[in-house]
Amino acid sequence: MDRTDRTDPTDPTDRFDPVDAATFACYNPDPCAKYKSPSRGVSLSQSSRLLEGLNPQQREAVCQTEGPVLVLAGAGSGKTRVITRRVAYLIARGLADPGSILALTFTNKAAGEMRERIAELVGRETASHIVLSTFHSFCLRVLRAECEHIGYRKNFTVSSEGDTRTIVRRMLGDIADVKESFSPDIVLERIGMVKSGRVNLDAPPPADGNGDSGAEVKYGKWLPSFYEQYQSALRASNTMDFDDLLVLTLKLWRDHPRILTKYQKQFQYVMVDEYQDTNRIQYDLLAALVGGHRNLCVVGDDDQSIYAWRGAGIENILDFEREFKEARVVRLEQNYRSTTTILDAANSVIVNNRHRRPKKLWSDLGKGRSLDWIVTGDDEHEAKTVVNWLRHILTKADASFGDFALLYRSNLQSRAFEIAFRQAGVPYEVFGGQDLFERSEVRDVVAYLRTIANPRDEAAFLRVVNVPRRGIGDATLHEVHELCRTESLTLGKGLSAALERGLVSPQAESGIREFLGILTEYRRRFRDCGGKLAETLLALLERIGYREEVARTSKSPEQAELRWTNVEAVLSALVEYEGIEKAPTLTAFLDRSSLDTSDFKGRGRERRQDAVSLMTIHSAKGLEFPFVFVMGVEEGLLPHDKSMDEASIEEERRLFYVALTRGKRHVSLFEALSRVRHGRERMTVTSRFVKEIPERLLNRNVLAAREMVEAKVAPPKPKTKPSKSRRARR
DNA sequence: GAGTCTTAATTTTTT
DNA sequence: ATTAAGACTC
Repeated sequence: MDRTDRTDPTDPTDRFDPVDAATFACYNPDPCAKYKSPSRGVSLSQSSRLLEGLNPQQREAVCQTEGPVLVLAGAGSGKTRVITRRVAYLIARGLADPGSILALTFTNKAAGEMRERIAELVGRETASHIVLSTFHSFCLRVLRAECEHIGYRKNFTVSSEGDTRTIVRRMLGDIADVKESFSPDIVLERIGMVKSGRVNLDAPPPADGNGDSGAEVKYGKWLPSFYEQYQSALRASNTMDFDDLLVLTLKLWRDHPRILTKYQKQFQYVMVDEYQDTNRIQYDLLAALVGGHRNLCVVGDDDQSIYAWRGAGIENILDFEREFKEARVVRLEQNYRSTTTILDAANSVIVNNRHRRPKKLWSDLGKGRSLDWIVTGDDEHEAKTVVNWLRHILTKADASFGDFALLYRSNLQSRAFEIAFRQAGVPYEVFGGQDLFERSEVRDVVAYLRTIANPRDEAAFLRVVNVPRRGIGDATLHEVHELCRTESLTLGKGLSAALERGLVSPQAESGIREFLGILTEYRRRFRDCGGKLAETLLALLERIGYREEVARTSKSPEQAELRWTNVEAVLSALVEYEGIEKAPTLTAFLDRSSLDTSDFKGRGRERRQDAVSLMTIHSAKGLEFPFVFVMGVEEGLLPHDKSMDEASIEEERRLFYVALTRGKRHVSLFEALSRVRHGRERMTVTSRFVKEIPERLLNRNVLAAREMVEAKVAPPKPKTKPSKSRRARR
């Protein structure tokens, strides 16, 4: 079928029902405005003012200060307001010192925003004493102070994900006697499952009968050994991975009850945001920490749990009262964000999940316009239609580009829209994508810093030992590594020992001397630089000729320039860090940057002012937009092919639910009848989730050519006979 | 030890 | 189609 047959020749927007400007405009854009609180500090006598503008449920959540409390906070129900007011209330009523309150979030961004909003209530000075951080930062803080109790040195470093992959790859390479091959990523995933408490090493779950149980068994069998080896590799490197921060803190507390008691006494009130995203270990940490007073308030929404695949245990929120029997449960169901139409649609989708706590969001923001379900011919047609539809709404509804978000399941989908928007001159911004921290040039620089800070960090050492090229290859390193293992030396020491004993090839010799010289010199310089870290790093980069190295390994001068900008981002992050820290140290800078990459994000590329947002549904969690377009509502995409088993389908449904509830004024759903995936073109099937929305809430707009629609109704016989079981091969 | 070719796989990513 | 990792060759 020819491409032109698939799209209607007329302007697609002509086929839409005219958008009713009145319904689009019916909506009060800032319903919370009247609840804005005074920005002055609140005294004890004013504590009741903290309850102003809260609905009865929100008020209950704030006032129930003692004992375990579970706040089930639906999308857009004023969750952050409850947490911030609750913290301020604790302080204003004199129940807690700021320093005895611990508030945990999942992202640094959330922590920052929360501190900001608490500062508005209690003042900046008071707010600065509250311990408000991510789980990981909190644990790192504990471990920096106490790590020697569990056999780590004070200068331990935190391995990035890239480092851990290198470690596993090397480890797998070392087991030469094994015929079977293993994927480092899968091994790492399994290790992560152990660390987040999903898999018990001693009793691995029996392989579930589906699909590839051969691989299951294979990995299951080797997991204990891999886990053991991986952990000892990290330990020998005096490094921890992200999960270790949590696991080792728990271990520390369990092995040293007196240390735990110290923290229990310090933190009288503990609060957790996004509780649906906690995993088993995080639950264990919380349970240990609040063991005495049990003043734990958790806030979350099981319907928005979309990170189970990363270890989040939805059971934590479902079973809260089983673990904390005396718990008070508060439901926040009034939504301050969306039209009732959007909420009705979202509610009718999510009720199909079995594993959830019943909830029903409502709002008094008016009905608004029905959801538009827009059916296009193929990917290309879809991209064009998005542009037209967006412009159409833009003119009819008094909106600006920044009011729109395109949400999709997978990053792969973004490309077509980028092209279409660029062509049409629509300003847009793509969120997500590769983290600056994972760029190879940034990893190089950070690895240099890590080797300097922690001489035992093998992954870092190995990354930079031959960057730029010094003629030190795998052969030499294998030799040295062997030596290090038998004589338990650091790689640096091993290298110099090998040099002395003449174990290395002549061409490697001078390179080794060079590298060892640099390490010695710069370890000293960083120690004695008196806080001038950035200056010292710059000197190091010049010394090794890193700029030339970047140029040499880049494909074009433009690319070299760009990559050097990334290196400069590290330098400027370092300068910035020196500015805020009284006594800057390399270790502290590395801690910051390994747990919080926001210092590096958005740098170099400035944010567009008024632009359409393009992002995955996952990254849209917590955000809201007046107009939301959910792209590719098709079986295989949403829900995704890889998530078709029962439990995953529920998570995919939550994902769709999250997408819908991002919308304030209007939601559009896009479906293409045919789509190119993995280079092949296929007819699509409408997502089951769209069918869960009652018809009265949907306008179906078919823009694909009639031939396409008919082809879809009665699909042409495929040329190859559909073999009896065309089961997807894994 | 470094560059080139082939093969295989293709979700989501708070720290 | 695209891309990344691993094998293979110079």
